[in-house]
Amino acid sequence: MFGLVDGNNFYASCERAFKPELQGEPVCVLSNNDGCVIARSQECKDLGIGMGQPIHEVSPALRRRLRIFSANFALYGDLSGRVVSILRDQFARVAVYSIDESFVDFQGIPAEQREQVAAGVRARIRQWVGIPCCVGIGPTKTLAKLANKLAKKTPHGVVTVLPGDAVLEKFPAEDVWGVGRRLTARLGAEGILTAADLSRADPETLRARYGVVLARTQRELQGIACANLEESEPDRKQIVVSRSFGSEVVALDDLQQAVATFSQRACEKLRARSLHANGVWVWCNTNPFKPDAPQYHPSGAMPLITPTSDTREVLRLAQHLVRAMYREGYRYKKAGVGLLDLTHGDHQQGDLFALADPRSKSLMEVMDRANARFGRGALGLASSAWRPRKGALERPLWGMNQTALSGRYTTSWHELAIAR
DNA sequence: TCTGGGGTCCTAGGACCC
DNA sequence: TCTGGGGTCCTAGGACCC
Repeated sequence: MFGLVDGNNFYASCERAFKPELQGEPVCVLSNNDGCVIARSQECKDLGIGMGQPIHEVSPALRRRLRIFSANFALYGDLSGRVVSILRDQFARVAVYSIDESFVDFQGIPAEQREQVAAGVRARIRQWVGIPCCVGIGPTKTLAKLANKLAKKTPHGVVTVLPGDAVLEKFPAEDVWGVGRRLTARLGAEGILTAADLSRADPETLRARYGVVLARTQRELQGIACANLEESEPDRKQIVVSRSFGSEVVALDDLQQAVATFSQRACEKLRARSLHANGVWVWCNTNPFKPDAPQYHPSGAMPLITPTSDTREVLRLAQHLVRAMYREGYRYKKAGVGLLDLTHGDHQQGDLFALADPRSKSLMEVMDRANARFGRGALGLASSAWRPRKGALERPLWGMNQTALSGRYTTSWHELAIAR
């Protein structure tokens, strides 16, 4: 049996964890650059604020009633890790699925105790981390996900769903894991409206019309497990770092600086996973929401001769690509850097004619250690540096808007919460 | 004024190989 | 009247997830 443990309105709950006065208040968290709403407390949903809604579309009067926060992923990531450590204490096998969701294995726990164990874990997470969560239990991941959605609507927060249960008759097909907007429309046209309908549909027809993905979903709804609990995450195939700019950028200099910063961050993520990149991809965009302004969205990629995780080498390519694609007369709003064809460092093809820099590995290790100890950005490459003005680092033109950022209560000594 | 970021898998079609 | 068969790799586009 699978369990799915999912933090309720996760980012909004994280903000509440350190600000108890936000209980009962309509809390919402914005995307990077303070653009769209990406998390809402129940009170916020009740006010009609939509998921993904641009915050500037919300009337000023309504906005004043909201408690709005800029995204604080350092905080959310840390609280997520604390939730997972509680799960690992309780369950032999845990598969972290996303920042706010983990699958757990109920093997070894008698059937009649499952819900009780789930309730206990839920209470512990609430007390120790301060995050409310719900648990869905089922014989397949798809049914556990479904059960979790139902659990959100109950006060006790734990629900078990078995194949053929009556609740499937009322569960909308669009809420089934793996059924998105497009499929919902096509299935609806055929009269497949609920999870039960989908479970009963003719398998051959389903497979032929919609492909193997939906065919698997159907079997999972029938209680036939098609996916296992994957405890170890498969290696990434690509790593992408991209951001919209706080303000539009015109000069090549600024664009290069942004791309250098993103490249550096991408390489840090790469090394954290002990991977090497075989190619670099860079792109930038003008503002698509200003159709009257001249539009330009170039992109370019280059292979690396030897797989690398050295920021300097990635940077050289990235900068070359930006210079080649840059055109004057455009106002750039977004840029991104991708590392492609990732491979493990231990089995790679060398370059017969190039001498590997023997210092590269140690240099990168020193940078990573310094940044781990003194905070991200403590040590970096000059091309990505934010320009100091009047002795202080000032947000560059392209830097993110974060007007309502909460503290890093659990990851920075300087920002520890103070109890009075 | 203001509009997120980061992933995966599947499929179909074309190029190419023997 | 007549046109082989079977395979891989790559890419673009579509769909989904959080």
